[in-house]
Amino acid sequence: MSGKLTAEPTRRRLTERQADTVRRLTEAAVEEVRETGSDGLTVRNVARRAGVAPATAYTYFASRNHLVTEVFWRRLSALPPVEAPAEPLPEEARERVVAVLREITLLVSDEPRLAAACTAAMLGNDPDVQELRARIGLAVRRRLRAALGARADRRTVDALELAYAGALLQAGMGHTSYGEMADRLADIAELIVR
Amino acid sequence: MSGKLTAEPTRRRLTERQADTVRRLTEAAVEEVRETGSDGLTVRNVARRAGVAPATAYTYFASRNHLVTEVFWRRLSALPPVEAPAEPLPEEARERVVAVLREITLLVSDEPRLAAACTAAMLGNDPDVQELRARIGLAVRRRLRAALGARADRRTVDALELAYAGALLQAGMGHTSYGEMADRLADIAELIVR
DNA sequence: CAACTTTCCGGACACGTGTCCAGACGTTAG
DNA sequence: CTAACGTCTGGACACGTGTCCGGAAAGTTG
Repeated sequence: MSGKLTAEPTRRRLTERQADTVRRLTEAAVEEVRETGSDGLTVRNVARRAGVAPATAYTYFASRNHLVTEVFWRRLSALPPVEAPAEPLPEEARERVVAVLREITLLVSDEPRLAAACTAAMLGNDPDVQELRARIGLAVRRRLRAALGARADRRTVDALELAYAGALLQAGMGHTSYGEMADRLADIAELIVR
Repeated sequence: MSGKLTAEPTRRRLTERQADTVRRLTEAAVEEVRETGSDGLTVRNVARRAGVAPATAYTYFASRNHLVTEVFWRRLSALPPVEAPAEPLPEEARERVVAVLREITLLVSDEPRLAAACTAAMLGNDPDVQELRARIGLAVRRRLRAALGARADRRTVDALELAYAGALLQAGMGHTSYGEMADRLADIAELIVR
């Protein structure tokens, strides 16, 4: 558990141009999956759409999974911070938690196929995916904690995270739409946050 | 939604020998992942280990994901039926639900890598995976319903399923061990079943 | 036993991933 | 202007998946 960021030390800040390339790649991935389905989501396809050589795409993203996970991560970090009172009433806390869950559940819900791809991608083994996954988990936990304020004990947060992960998986499997899932999460949040 | 079993009608019962081949394949898959990790879990590797030609493996399993999902399915259907009173007391119901959740959570917990592979595999798009996935979902729901008896309303079962899916996903990601996950599920079940 | 049918084999195929590397390109410095 | 540097390119590579098909092998019939 000691050397997680072995590859990071040499990592320099990206040029304007490079950051732009990365952005174009993530956007191209979304477009690609929207137009041709998650099977068409090929690193080479995405690279072509972004006007970049495949090898270049691989210099910024270690794997297909990494690319897809990055899409999710970007959307998540684009969310405005959760603002909530530090000592909310129970109903306030519940309401805010439901809002947070709904928000992150619907992050990719406009493109169900993208959502499914994201869920699958986040299960990858690549170190980069793991890193991003940890970041995503942390961000989710932070948002939940912020919504709960003083009512954020460990078990409550754990339970909510679990429910969220379940929603992601079930919706990713296609059993249930993301909208429905958000509603179901609201039900469960009412049980957990009391 | 009309033609889901297009490929099924011609499906005959398997020969003794064929059933044996299928069993050997699933067992070989488990051994392979145990010995060489989930990356070594190749259809061709598994076929070789089972003493079968790759093409033959593909006649029984449509895809790698299908094969892995089948492993999970076999373990799940090997569980003894849930026996429980039809009208349990609340504590009885809760206790039994926890037992059911623990049981199915620990199905593949002895091989974490296998478990991760299963979770990922179940997200596949192949029709065969979808079929199996539906069957698995149904079996889980049935077991939960049996444990709950008369207390099995839709929302309760939905919530429990959601929590279970979450546990599977989080454990598959490696954040948490399967044992811990089972404990956390027990906590959540206490909130849901009242 | 011979003819026929069903299954299994094994090897080729198209396509995907992720790696590698020699060379083209633009930028910066001498 | 030219040399050196870092980046981008495009194409080859090894390996994986899943499909296909002709021929060997096994099982079923007459």
